[in-house]
Amino acid sequence: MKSVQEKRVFQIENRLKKQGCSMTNQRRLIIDEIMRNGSHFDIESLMAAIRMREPKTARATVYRTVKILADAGMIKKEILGDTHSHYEIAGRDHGHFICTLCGRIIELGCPTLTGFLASAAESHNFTVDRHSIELFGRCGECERKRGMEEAA
Amino acid sequence: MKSVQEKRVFQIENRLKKQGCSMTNQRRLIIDEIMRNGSHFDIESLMAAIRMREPKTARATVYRTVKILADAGMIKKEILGDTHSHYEIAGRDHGHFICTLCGRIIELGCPTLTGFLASAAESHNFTVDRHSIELFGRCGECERKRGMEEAA
DNA sequence: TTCCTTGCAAACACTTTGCAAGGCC
DNA sequence: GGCCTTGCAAAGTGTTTGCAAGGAA
Repeated sequence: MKSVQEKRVFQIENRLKKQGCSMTNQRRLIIDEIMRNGSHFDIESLMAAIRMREPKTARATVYRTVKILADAGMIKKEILGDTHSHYEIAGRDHGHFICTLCGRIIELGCPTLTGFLASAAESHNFTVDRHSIELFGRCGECERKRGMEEAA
Repeated sequence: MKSVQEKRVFQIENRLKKQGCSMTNQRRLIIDEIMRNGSHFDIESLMAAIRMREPKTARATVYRTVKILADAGMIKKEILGDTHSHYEIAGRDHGHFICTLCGRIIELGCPTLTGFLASAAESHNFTVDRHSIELFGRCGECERKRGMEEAA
């Protein structure tokens, strides 16, 4: 019985093959590792996870593979204002909330977003192809912890 | 009679002095140049403008001064996903629309934004301190030009 | 005169590229 | 076997830092 993850990896491999990319061990490994770690990742942690399984994998290979996946539209570069790049598995439109205390990233899929995009585009007369919406602040849990610490 | 720009530069200088920063020629020059060029700028064009007036100004000085202004809250770093940093003169909350054809940056100050922020924060139970909202696409003018070119 | 600021060059962090060796099909 | 991919090291970018000399107060 195949897991959801295995199916996803398999699909991605097939799509890449159809585009004329050969499937090598490192590529399989990198794709598998990306799919394993939830929907968001950065190069640094991806590298670490990959080196764990295949220590002599070169940084360049990881960067190149990630670029191929991004060009093929399977992952998307995210702009989080950090010095290093973040990526996520491509999916529907959404924004992010990033907790500046615990680093957690929460997806905003709420319908308000769609409404906001439409009304902004209309009132300024432009066509929106792509967006990057990031809200920074404190998640409920961290906010609560902070309150407790201050009370103490 | 002083121009609006001169007044703004003067105010900023005063605020910096109160914070214990001495006002040097380069700092005055850099602040003046930032204020002159509309509300958005990046280091590269700022450098170019400054070198025009004071050719031996060091990159490091510009970076350092910009950092001071940002720490003092007078300008804000913007996250546009480009490789290099963008800044803008601090003001009220807003988002940006960036035309990917002509590079123009248009501010979104529309009330929908405020509504969106509030509803997103509420429905996900977090506190928003700061946001970065960027929409990428084509402005009305470029969209029209493109239509004409395709018709031809 | 005392401390802060500057210019320069070197260091940095992240990413990309050139090239010979190796692996896929 | 031919071509694509890899690893390595070197080059690139944008930014920051250490330090001696110069300038503000």
